[in-house]
Amino acid sequence: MKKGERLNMMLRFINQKQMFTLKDLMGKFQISKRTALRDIESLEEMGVPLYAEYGRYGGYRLLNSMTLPPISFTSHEVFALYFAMQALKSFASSPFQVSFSSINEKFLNQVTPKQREQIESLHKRVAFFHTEQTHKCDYLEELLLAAVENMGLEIHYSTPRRSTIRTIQPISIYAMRGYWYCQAYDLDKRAYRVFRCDRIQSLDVVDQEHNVDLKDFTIHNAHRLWSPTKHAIRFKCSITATGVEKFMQQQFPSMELVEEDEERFLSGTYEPEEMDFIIPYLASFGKSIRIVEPVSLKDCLKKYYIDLMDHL
Amino acid sequence: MKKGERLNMMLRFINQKQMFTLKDLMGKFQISKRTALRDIESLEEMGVPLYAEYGRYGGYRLLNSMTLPPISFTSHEVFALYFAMQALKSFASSPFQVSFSSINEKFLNQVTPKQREQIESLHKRVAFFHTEQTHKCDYLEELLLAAVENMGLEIHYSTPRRSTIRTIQPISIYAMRGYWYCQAYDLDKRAYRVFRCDRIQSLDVVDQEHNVDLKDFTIHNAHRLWSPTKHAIRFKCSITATGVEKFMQQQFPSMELVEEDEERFLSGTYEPEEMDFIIPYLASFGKSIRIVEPVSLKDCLKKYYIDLMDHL
DNA sequence: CTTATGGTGCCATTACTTGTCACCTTATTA
DNA sequence: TAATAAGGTGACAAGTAATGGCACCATAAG
Repeated sequence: MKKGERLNMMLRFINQKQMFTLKDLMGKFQISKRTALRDIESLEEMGVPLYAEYGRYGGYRLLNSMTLPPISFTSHEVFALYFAMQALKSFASSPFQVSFSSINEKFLNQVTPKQREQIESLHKRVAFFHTEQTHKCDYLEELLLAAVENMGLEIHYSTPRRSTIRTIQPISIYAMRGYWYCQAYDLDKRAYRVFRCDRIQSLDVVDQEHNVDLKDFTIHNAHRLWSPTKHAIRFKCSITATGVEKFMQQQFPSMELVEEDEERFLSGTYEPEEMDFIIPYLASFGKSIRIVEPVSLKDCLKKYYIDLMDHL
Repeated sequence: MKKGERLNMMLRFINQKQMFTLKDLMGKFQISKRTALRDIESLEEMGVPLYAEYGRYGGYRLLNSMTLPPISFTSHEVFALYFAMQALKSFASSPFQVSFSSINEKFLNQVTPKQREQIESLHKRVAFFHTEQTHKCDYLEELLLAAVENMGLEIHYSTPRRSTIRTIQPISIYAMRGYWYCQAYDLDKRAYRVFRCDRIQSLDVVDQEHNVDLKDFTIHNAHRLWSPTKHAIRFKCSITATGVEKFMQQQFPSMELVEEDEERFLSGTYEPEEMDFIIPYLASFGKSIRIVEPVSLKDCLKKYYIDLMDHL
């Protein structure tokens, strides 16, 4: 076996093990101790961050997390990755933020001046705009970790109205319309809730005693946990094609499109305290929506319009 | 020089040249013809897509576009890239779409089963949502190419109102709130215009005769080309902190925030035909905005509210 | 003090890489 | 049709890099 190929396999091996000894390498690759040492030297030259522990029960540790075998990209692929990265980079916060600068450096080191020019030229001609994030989120990585590891957290949560301490178990985090949200199970209220990440003032891991097993719930199905309270109000609106298009662009799990007698309706439920949110949302549909029921919602919307007219 | 290192340099060399002969390699790297041939064999084994042309004036061509020297990523970096890619992948159309599947394959080939599991687990716990694209765009790549190459295009452009043939010279394309837009110079109207890419029904390259040099205009400064027509109307609204936050999330080049006497205003111009757009936009601010001038705009907004109330 | 681990220097052996040379194939053009 | 310039193959000798074995050192745990 050629040395290069062996080093590549070694990289994978080290990746999986995280921790290994010279003996492991000697056995796995059928090489002498001397060669194993030389191979490790080569890997270190290639930039693999290894740390050696001396003495009995010693061995090697892979630092920083794993290093993968090199991947070769075509320049089209580099363009695509570069722009994907740029698109996310413009987020004020993201759990992957830290990696982007090192990736960028790697790309720019490998790319020829000509390609660099091409990238810059493309940079002037394409962009992915998204709703700007006006609030920074400090705990995205911790929330994500808690979601993956099924950990409980105690958070200090401040809305403009009030400030509370909650014990939650995160299920997922997601970015949407300029904000980061955290789907979680509220261990005190014993119910599914969504939190805005920028409103989390502080965060502590709590011991696992009271944790619930949420491994089966993911970002895609967690809203199944959500059940309207007994105060929830059902609503139904007829909706035009333009309205459907608008709804498709920003959906909510508590609402759905239904078709009855070749007419389309937007139907769902809302909690009384969500009024301040649902009224502007429905108003944003303009004439492309018409409230069928409840009449109270109609009245609220009317009041909203009158209020706005008074404000003019 | 070691073989590995030489192959790496060769990759860069081939990258720049796109086309080369054995003689080139022999000269550049001071190797014999036989070695050059053996190196090419190695490169081909590594997956570099080379094509040989026989006979006089023959040589090697690099297919597919260029291949870069392999880049080694940490798994954190792969996670970051993977999610960046996922975020863009969910666009119905993008000029980089084609590359994503090949990149995905490359990642999944290199990643260990354990890491794959981690990626999948992360996949269930993080997402970047953005306004869904409800319309497909067929000519993004062509438009981008035209923008980069300063080419003129004849497009068949259909709005719900009318269908026209335009001769344009694209400056940039960008995705925003669920739509792709194309900044361009309209060669017939001799003015800067923005087109919605999904409304472009067909597209043809026109000969370069009448082209304008737009190389200095980029996605970031093209709106300088935009000048209000003589029919444009100036407006000014006082705006609250909430309103500022909303405006920051979706800005328009024709509007700006100004501060006067410690009070903030949203100021700008609009064309009479943009009324249908600006009224719902201002309405979406709710009470966080108050029209100062013109009175006509105030009246229109009032009429809009009355109209909506009638529609209830 | 023993044991298990990493680490270094040296050298003979083995495996790979290279250059040379003769000769073949393919396409262009005088 | 012959000359030419490009890629392509096989064989072999010479050179270079990689390997294994060995003696021996350093460090830490028990």
